Amino acid sequence: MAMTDSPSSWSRVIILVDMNCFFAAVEQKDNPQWRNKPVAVTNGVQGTTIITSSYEARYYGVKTGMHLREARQLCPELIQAASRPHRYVEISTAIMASLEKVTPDIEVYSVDEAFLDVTHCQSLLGSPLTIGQLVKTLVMDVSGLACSVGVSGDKTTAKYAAKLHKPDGLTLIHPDESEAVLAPQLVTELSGINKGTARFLAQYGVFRCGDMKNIPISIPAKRFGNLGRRIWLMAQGKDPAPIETNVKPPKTIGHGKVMPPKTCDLATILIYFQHMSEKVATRLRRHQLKGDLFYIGLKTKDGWLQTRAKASFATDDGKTIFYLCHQFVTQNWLGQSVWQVQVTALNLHSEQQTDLFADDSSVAQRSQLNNAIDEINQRYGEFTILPSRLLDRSEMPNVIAPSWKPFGHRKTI
DNA sequence: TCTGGGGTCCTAGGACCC
DNA sequence: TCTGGGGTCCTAGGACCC
Repeated sequence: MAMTDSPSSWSRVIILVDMNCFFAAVEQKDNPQWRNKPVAVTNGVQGTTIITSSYEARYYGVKTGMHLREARQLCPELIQAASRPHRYVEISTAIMASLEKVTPDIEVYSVDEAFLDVTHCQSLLGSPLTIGQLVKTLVMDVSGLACSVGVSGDKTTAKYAAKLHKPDGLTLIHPDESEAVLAPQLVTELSGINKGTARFLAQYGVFRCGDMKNIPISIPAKRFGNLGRRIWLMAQGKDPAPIETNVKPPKTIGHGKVMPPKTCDLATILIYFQHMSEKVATRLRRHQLKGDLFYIGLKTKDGWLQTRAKASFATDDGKTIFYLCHQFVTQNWLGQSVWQVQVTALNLHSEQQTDLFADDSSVAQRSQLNNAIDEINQRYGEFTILPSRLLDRSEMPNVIAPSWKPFGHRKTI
């Protein structure tokens, strides 16, 4: 652990907390017989792609995005664990709540990552190093899990620091040293710069972070707008992005699902669309939002068939959304085999705005029923009550994944 | 045996309006 | 005949994140 910690306080202290192999670590914690063994988490019991794996499995070369079959060739004793999203959310919530005791200036970045701005905690809690150690202790106490912590003067450098020592690391980069530490690194080492951006920067001779200062900020700014300005500063250890404390309402709500191989059956396709419609509708209601524009897509061998369907009024009702899907399928699908379906609500309004228009009595009735269903589902789990068409499909897994391989393109919106 | 599931932000181009 | 602005909304798609 390389650490620098000066006695004088830093002008800005940003911490990134990153849980190590989060889903796999939870499974090992809850199933003690799996500890110190290679574990791979998949999307339900039928899942064949690895969502994440334990360090023991990674030792054999098992990676996120890999097929289970391929992984077993590398590691025959690999243990498959079916994902349990609710459990991960539960532990994540407990961790985030404990971090909130350190500072209210916390940004929950994903299910297993959080940024903390502890600039103003230094006189109360101690040096950046001390606060970093405190964070690790808190996370361990509340979850029994190890995390990696990066501490620096901005979000990007803190995130870079956190990945230097895994698992269970604590890495400090003093803000005064950020620029020098990042300078020899490839720009793609930074979160927010990937191949596309790197390709653009390479045209101007920028390959490593230290090259960035040789071009004017106007070059990335002209190409990428505000993001371009941020990238220019990021590479020099001066990421200006603030910790976003407020949880913003979602701008889109969507669900998609890969189909069984070579699905050509209309009934099956409709079942999937209905399932996606109900999931979207349920989440709209949970957020007290309604949508009047829906992306509906269907991926075939030849590419995407897609549309943006307008509902005649803003809705959070699964049947209404499914009706749009049904129309789309009958008008556009010609019988090709289907790989994937997608339904996304695009144009979201809060209910207060839309209730003015919901004076139709059948709409109001349905809305009451939906609220009742929501209550039951929240208490006993998703889809306890659901449309009859879905009954024999209710075991469809749904999972949130912390990371995935960035190949194969997915079309949304 | 090529297939997992959610998002955000940004740009360019066209339609439309005054 | 030619030249002509400025604004908004919508759509399609690229790039990135976990």
